[in-house]
Amino acid sequence: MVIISLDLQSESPIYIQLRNKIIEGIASKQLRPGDPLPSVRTFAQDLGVNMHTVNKAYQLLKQDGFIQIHRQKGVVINPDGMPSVDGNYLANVRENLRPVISESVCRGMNKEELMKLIQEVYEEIQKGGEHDDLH
Amino acid sequence: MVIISLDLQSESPIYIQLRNKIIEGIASKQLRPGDPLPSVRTFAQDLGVNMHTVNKAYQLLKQDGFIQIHRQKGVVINPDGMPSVDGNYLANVRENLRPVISESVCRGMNKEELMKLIQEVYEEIQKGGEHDDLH
DNA sequence: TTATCTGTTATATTAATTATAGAACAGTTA
DNA sequence: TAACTGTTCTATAATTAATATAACAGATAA
Repeated sequence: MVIISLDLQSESPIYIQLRNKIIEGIASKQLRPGDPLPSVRTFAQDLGVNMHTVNKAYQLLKQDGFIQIHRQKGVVINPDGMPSVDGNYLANVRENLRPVISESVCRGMNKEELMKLIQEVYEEIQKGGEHDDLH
Repeated sequence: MVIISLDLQSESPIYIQLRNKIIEGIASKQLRPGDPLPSVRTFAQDLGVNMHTVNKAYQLLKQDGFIQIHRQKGVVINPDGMPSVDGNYLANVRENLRPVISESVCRGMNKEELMKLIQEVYEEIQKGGEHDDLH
């Protein structure tokens, strides 16, 4: 299993953090299509949070096609592959990036510095999966 | 003045939207250092929101050094220049970018496509300031 | 069959956040 | 004096986030 640490003092809700951590796990290939995820109850206990908080994160991931939920097999990373980059997603991510990029422009970052930053984070994410498989 | 439109149905709070719009205005050079901003009361009336909501956005911008607030001159874009890219900000923006980039990786974007997207948004922001000055 | 696990749903409560409202204060400006 | 400025205080309503408890339906293992 992937070790997931939550920041209970963070401004972003626990169920959002959990959703993001799982997505980061997939991006870094620590989690691969078909891999099982813990049940809502055991995961909640492991993380020290409520069952419904985990369920909320699972519902988001299911809704976007990142996971499948079967009453029999439990929860798995979608074996049929990940959701694609459609127009809806693109418009969304643009809106999210706009204020972030705007602020870095205000603070004096030029295009090259911004690109370098993005590239660093990009490689940092991939690097996270270069350890021994933990699942 | 810069025309600002708020989405009252958005998931992100009004005062955050307003903060971001002003930052986007600075990034696109529609707002320049020294430019005045409306008083909390008149801005609130123009936007159709409460005075305290505008004040909250102003406090955030002041706290980060984007604006200055004088009891005499009112509110102005910081004439002494914008805040810089310090370690604190860098660590912060990295944390914000991490889940966004992770999801695009999951969805099959490669580094080049991601870079192109960033570049497009970057130029879209600059393009916003290429109209006649509205202030 | 019984017991135990699974996801799911429903209801309830608590705490925190968001947005609004009205009032007042201190200072500046016309 | 009158009208404006930012700021602060108190209060309220609505929404969101997190927890808690219970129950249901289905699958699984003893």
